[in-house]
Amino acid sequence: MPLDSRPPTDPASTLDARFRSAIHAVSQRDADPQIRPSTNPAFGDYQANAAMSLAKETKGNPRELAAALANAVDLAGIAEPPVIAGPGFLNIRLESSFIVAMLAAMDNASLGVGVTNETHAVVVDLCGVNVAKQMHVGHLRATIIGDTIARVFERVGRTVWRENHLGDWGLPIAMTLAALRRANVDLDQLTLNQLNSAYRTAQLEGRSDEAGLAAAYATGAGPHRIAELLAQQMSAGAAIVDAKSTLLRLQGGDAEVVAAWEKIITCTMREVYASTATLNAKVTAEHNRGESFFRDRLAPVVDGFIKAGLAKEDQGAIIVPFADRERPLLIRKSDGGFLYATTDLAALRFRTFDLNGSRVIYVVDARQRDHFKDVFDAAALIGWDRTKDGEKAEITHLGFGTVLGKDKRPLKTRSGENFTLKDLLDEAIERGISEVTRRAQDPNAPTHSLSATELARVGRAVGIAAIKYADLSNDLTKDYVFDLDRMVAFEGDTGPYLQYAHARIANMLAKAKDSASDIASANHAVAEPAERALALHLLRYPQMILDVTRTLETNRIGAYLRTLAELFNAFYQSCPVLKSEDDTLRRARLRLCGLTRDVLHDGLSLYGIEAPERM
RNA sequence: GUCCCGGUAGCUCAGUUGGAUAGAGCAGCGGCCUUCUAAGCCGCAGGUCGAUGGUUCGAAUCCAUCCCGGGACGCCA
Repeated sequence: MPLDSRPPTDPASTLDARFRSAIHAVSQRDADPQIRPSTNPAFGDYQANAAMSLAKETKGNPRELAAALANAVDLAGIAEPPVIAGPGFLNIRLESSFIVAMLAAMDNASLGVGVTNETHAVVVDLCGVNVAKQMHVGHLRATIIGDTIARVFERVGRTVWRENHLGDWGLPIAMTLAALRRANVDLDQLTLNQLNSAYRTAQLEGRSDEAGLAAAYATGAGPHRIAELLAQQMSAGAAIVDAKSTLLRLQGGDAEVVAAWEKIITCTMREVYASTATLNAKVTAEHNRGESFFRDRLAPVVDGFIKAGLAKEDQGAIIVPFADRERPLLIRKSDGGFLYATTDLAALRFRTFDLNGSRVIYVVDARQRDHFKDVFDAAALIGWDRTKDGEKAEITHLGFGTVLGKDKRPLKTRSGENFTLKDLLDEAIERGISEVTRRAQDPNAPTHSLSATELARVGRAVGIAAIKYADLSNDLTKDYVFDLDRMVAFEGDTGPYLQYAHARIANMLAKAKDSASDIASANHAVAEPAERALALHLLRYPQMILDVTRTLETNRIGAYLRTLAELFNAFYQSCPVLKSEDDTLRRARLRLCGLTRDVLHDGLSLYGIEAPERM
């Protein structure tokens, strides 16, 4: 099934097809019927908005056209005859039997989500950690957003490559290695804190860039950039000489330096994997493909651009100029060294060609927007935006906003350091565990019988859900204020709210005396308004996922699930399930509950959020 | 200076790509538990959608010009 085809269990798919033929019959046009869920339940379940825009094109009367469509459309067994309203809206109320049939069709392991026959891979650049640096809140976003994007594509059957493009090569790493050696640190006992402080020391000691400063003046760079370079100039030292010789030894494969290099990578990644595991993000050693992987592909990148006549020398550096803008892309420094743009070009070519990716998604800080635009445009110039079999790849920079503190400035600790991810996760988990434990004191709580270990497991899941949901359910491109108190309040629009709805259903289903086969053979309950609203929303799940594969807007998942949980809670309030004496009604409601539970569970899994059975 | 991204309720944010009366959650006020889990539900109050003009049956959404905030702008990544 192609990815752009409509889910067969979604009523909007059927309505779209029927109205499309009606439009063709009436006007000989192939136009979008503009089927939308009704804005108000009083209007019906769906509305077709095509009459207005179609009338504009044909210079006809919108209400007359709407009437003609209502007359021409065949909705037998699907919906009642459409009702014309306002300037030309067509309001549609579905037959209950049709809703029940669609629910039955999606109520299986697939949940109505089809598997694509697209065989090209999806490549997701995520996490993006640097060796010798602790993960901070920026890495939180790159990791969990990337993981969610990957999960969504996996859900529709795509082959997905998670690429952790870690910064494990080049002068910064060599400077750190040199600093560690000068400090006589035993690398076998190395802690990440030691490593991190060595990295910062090395950065301070080694910053100097005369060529850069000269070029900055010559090209009229911004004052900010020049001030930055001047500050670096102040602290030039012998450290840079030491670092450069270390870099040469590393590049030359010197056994001693390479061994030290591997040790600092191991040290860094130990904590990275601990954090990704805590976050329930699938980022492990198998996803590592850092800068060092591309080290032998950098010179060929530059050669390739030169041979293609796309690059030229400028002030000793090699640049790729663009026709539509002043700013060129620098791919080799005047001292012969390569830059991150060079590595990114090598990596992009690897992703489209070697990994055969027709969709390449970079989950990286939005501030790198211009950089990626340049890299993508340069790749397009030379034709590296094509898969192995020549298909044009869709390459996207999914730039996320900055995490801010309550003061609206980038999040820092009291002392001005970046917030480490670990501290943040530890605090969220602690809050989750204490909250779950507190509630378990109540003898009537479903969690009362759980052991401390089990409570800790649930509390952990709750705390992590709070953080992940708060991040993933916002517009990714915007900055957001990180307020842990608000996130772990567990009331209102939160991850735990969704988990709670799920746990209620799971607990109810566990208590049900009806056999699984009795429930499975019942028709889903749709008679009551609360049931019907819940049912209609369940049917939109597959289309929601397809929308996310197109837009990469992970907040749509959160919005969908929140509405689902709200509709379920409203249903739960007004429609007794286990208390229903009538066997048919009870089983019908249990079946609706079961499907809701499955969709909630599946949806939460796209966020990598656990759904405990009790909480 | 050039370019990019934002501005929606007191606060934090949605708004299904131009549709009907702009929605949630916090915070505030008022109801609902001898419990199918109150981490919930129902109600009240809260808005010149940054500003002005334009496009049209119809604009928070599209176009233009301003205002405010943030970011990027050649040898760091």
